[in-house]
Amino acid sequence: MKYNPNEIEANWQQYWSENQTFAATNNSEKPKYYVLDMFPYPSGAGLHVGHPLGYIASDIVARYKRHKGFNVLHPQGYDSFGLPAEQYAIQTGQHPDKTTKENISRYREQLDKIGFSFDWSREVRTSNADYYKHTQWIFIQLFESWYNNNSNKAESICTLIQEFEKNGNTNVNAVCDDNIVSFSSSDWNAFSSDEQQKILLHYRLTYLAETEVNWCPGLGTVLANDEIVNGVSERGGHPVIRKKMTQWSMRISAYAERLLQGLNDIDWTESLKESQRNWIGKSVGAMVSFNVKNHDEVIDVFTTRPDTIFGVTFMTLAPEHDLVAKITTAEQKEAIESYVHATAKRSERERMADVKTISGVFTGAYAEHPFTKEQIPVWIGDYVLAGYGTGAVMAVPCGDERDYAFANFFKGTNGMPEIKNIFDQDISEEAFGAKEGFKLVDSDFLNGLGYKEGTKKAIEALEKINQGKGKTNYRLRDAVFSRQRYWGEPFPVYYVNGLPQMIDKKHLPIALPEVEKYLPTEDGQPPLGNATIWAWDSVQCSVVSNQLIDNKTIFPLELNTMPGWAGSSWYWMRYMDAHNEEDFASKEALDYWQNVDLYIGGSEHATGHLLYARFWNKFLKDRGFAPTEEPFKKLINQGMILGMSAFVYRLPSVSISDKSKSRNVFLSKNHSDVLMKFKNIVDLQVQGKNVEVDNELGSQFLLLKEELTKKDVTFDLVTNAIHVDLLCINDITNELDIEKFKNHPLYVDYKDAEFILEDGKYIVGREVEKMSKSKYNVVNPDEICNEYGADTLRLYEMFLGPLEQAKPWNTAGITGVFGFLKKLWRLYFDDNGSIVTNDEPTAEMYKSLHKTIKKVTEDIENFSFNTSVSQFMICVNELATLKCHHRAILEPLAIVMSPYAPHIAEELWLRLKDSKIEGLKDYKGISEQPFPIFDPKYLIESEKEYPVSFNGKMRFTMKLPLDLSPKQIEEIVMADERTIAQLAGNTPKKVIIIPGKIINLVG
RNA sequence: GCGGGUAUGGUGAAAUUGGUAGACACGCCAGACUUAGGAUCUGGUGCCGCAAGGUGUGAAGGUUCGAGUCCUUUUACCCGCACCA
Repeated sequence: MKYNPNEIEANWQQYWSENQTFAATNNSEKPKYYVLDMFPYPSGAGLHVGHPLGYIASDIVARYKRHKGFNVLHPQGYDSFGLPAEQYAIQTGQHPDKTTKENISRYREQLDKIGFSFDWSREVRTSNADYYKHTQWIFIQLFESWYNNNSNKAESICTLIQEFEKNGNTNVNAVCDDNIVSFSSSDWNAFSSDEQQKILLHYRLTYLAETEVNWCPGLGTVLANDEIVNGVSERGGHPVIRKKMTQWSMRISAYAERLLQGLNDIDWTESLKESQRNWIGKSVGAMVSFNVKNHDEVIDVFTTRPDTIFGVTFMTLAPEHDLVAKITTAEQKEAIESYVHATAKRSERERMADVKTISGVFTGAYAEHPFTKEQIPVWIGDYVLAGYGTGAVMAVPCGDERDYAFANFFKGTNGMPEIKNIFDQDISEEAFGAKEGFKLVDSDFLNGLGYKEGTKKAIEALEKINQGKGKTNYRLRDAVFSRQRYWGEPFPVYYVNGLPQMIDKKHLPIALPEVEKYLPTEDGQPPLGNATIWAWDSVQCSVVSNQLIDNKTIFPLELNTMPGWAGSSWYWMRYMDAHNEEDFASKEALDYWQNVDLYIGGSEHATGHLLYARFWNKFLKDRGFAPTEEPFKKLINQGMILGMSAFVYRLPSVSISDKSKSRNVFLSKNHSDVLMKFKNIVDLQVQGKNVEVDNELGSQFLLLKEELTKKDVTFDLVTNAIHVDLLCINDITNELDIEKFKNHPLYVDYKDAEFILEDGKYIVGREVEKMSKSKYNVVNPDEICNEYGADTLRLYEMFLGPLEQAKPWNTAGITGVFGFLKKLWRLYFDDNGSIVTNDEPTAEMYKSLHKTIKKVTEDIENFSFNTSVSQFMICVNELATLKCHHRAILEPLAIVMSPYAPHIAEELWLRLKDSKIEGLKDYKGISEQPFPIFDPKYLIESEKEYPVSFNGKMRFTMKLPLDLSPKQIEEIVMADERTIAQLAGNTPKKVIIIPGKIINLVG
């Protein structure tokens, strides 16, 4: 009987699906275990072999935990709102919902082929109305909440209103907008309802405000900070500019400290935590106020070095700073305005690219030092960022590299004083930036102090004169939550007098309306501006035609949609109770499943999804809707699987004056000889020497020769490397199938190309690159499944290397794993059927099995999946050598293998039980079997093959009983003739004997 | 610039945590069988050397009887952040 993966895999996939083998229950005596994959965006390209890597790992853990007696939740779903479907809709008019559904069914087909133990009954799709109605509900909760710094958590907005009614806002300690005007309770009660609403927006956890946003004209939408990479949009690479717009924002900054501290309690990789710490960007320092001379204005600055306050030499404002226009003197006005104008014109990207150029202008104004009352010139410069701190700095050139450079650049110009040095250090060459190793001088009451003491004293003194206070600053900005897109969650919001109103929970979902066109409207409204039925009837409580808007009972609805991260910021909780219509999940389900025990996904979500998800989770926890402070206890980033791109090398075609076309010539990989020859000939020709050449370089050369005779031609000695579709090559020998290449639709231009071979073959070059359609290096898991089976794919992906590491895919290596499965199969069957016996296995067989149980158990607990596969191979090799066909070994072996290769394991299990798959009423699947327990008694050895070293170098080994004392061992070793030969008459100075480990003789 | 990570044969990688470096595979070499298949099986394979032997985990130093593993210095590459005050 032959191993036929296609047949058994299809059977078992069907059986598991029909029997709901992997459905989790929400009430169980068993302990729970929640294994989650980051759910995919269903793109049109389908899966390549890189996508399932993490899913396979999590599936192994899920199956293993089931064997170990856990009630395992292992769900899967789709992050199905997103840009590609929308862009496809813009181009084709195809509704994104249709595209998305088609993509999902293809994804599902591909996933099913790999045999995952997902509980598909809990599938979620973020673009389904029964899902996003809860996303809308969470949004409303955020709107109805504020962050109380006193209780250090989010509270209902009602508690804030009560406080306003009783005491006004003077005692409120909230995370809110800057520059809040204070009011008393009587003020509050006297405000109109609209005024009250406007004030509350400054406090709500999601709020509508005019803010500087990242506007991406290329995409026609705003973007969050994490959606911008190197100054351009992450998607499409379009430029991004700063623009003031009224947008929804999320007050994530309220959670900055908790998001930071929470990292200490979760088991994530250090690099991921560092990314988040970096992104949150906590810095501790002080706010200092500088009065502007002759103005009733104050410049507030944030500094991490209040101890250097006496070193302030000048001040710099960001060009966008509000005060710039107010304080600039008449003489400086023109220069300042032209500088501000020039800065505004530069894109974010230009400003970032150009960090070395120092530029700035003196405003003509002076600030006053809080202690010395000396006057300090105020400059503007684009090295100061409007978005960080207060957009202004106190420049201390002696202690800051940038201030130092700025001061020196403008040294001697009007408005730039001599650098003040307040360190007992030399700063003639460069600034002294360290926080230790100095004493402050020329610093009045701070003299003699270092950083720590100086900072403390400085803050105390500033507080005393009411010119500053200690302050912690975070880089983390509030997240813009509006997108000018169609394919996203609509806001459950309508507007009365321009003020946002929430739609009641019972009317959710507010479904995405149909539109004619998916582009923004002609007057620049978001795509939902195209919807004709998009108004809210506050009496009937339904969405009605826009024409009915009277702003009395029928009002316009919000035209923006939510960003991509909205739906993914809570989805792991939906899986706990995926069909609950009332709530996003029941309290019981949430209490049972708690949070995710193991989360596997890509590291690209470090500062996006993973930060927002933690934020929403903490918020929901505060409001009593989520059970734990952190959503993901342990997180592993699977490494990227890279593609092995193939290349052909085309000679640069020589442009021939229109009479005949140049032909394409391709050189094989090791073509340097040919190329040199070519080059030599060209050089000689150019020098005017007529060289007779043979024809081996092809017609390209003949054309070139012809051209050369006419005039001077300089010839660049490089070939163009062109990506070749992997279908055109032999993956093992790297030989190009020239016929396939010529007939491939992609390469019609090269139909008549010539190929210069080496050893009769055309060899393509190979290079490791990211797997991508455009590089033609994509390997499709379906094809691997069809050819070798899903078990082989699963084992091979794990065998490739450590899960977290990036590694290239090489299909050639897969035969090793396939051969291994065939070998495993042959332990159970020969050509005629089962060869399993009930004989008692030998000690060696038990040893091999139990070594494997031990190793695989440890490996799964440590997420070291590649070494398990090696161990399976070792075990099967050993058992084959031992001719082991013993049930007592082969039954447990099937279970140990089943997390990795579930189909073959289940098939072997079934056949060991001598059943047939049809009518398996009493069949108890392998997934219900307990995992074999490692018993150390089978591994006990009585002897050890000792390595015998001389001066640390291993010379020979020696088999000795393990119960010998070191002294006995020494006697035996010293008497051994090989020892005597090695020592050559010398007596060793020292003999080191570690029983069970090593023998080392030092001479 | 700051932070994190990686470095071992022709290739992917192991190494019980300080104890025989290169397990397990791919590839390659030799052989067996064969209905000549990209099947199956056996043996070999870090490098130099006919061999004895030497040498070897990015580089240099150190600790140790013993270092891929620990310490110091350093180089290259990858990832994240970056005029963050």
